Amino acid sequence: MKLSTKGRYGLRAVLDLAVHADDEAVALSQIAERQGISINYLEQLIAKLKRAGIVTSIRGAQGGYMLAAPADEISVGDILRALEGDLSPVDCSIVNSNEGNCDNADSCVTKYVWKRISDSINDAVDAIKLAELVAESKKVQAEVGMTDPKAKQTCGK
Amino acid sequence: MKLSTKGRYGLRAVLDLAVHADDEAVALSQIAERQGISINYLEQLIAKLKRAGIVTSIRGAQGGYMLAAPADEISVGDILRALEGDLSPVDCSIVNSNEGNCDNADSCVTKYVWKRISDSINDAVDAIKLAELVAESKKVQAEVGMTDPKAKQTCGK
DNA sequence: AGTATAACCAAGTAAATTAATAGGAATTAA
DNA sequence: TTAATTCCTATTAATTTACTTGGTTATACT
Repeated sequence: MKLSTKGRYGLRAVLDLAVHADDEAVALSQIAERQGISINYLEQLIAKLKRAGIVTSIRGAQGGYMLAAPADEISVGDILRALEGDLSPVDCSIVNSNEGNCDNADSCVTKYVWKRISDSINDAVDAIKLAELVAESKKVQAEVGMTDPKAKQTCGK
Repeated sequence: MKLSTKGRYGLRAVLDLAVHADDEAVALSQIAERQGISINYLEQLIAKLKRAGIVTSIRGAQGGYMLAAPADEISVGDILRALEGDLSPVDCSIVNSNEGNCDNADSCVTKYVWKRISDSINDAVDAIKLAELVAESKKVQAEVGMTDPKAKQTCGK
């Protein structure tokens, strides 16, 4: 029941992109370096984001990536689903088809459990817009900048 | 972001146990057969449930398993956490320690996302009591019993 | 007392998935 | 023309999952 590095790295990458975008395209190498993620791996993640229409790209020298929409129109849910696929705790095929269909009442009933988990996850991530994270990120950055190094710890937990 | 068969089979097994318990212990072999799960594998799952204090066992001939508490005092959350471990979308160690600590504001901010997902999952599963599922299961069973075979389909989706 | 039934335990294994790595082709600004 | 960059595909190492195997211990029943 864990997100893979796709979701973890990928969300950070999009956030980095959103924070550092000044209507110039941002090169993947910059994101990779700032976030400490292998550029080759990040390439695969951003490809998913592009396919999902979350980012656009400009090829060639001075090229890079940009958000395809304003940060307040992109939800964390959009991003995570693009990276991880469906966020349901079981495969749709299990819910829809008959891995122990109603011959087995218990299988049937547990499907409602999976549905409720799935809905709660999707509601949670759809409620968080990228813009919120950008604002929070800039705030944190500012705080760290103005206090002494030990202040970092307040953020950990 | 998927539950493993541990959670899926295990919840079904506990539900089966709850449905078929008439203050007699239920043998694992019966649960395994009814649910179509390998008994050897199920053994490993029920061991987790026992360690977590969700079921108790009686050894020897005529032995078996019983719920350790009334079904309305056991939540689906208790069961799934026993089987799957922590239901957070990332390892606690990532949230607590510094996989890119606040040197990297973005890592710092995404931790709040993981926390919100985690809370929503746990709230959802803790709100569902085993007793609810037992009632639902008995209802479904009754429905299937009294209608023709084709009625099964209403349950699938 | 003997036997069948059951829980309990530990180790091994095959398949799948994850998390990368590697190497190059296509595109474009300078 | 060159350097920077996206884009694409294939391979690989490590990890995790989903079992299987082969026992042992405990206990009711005869």
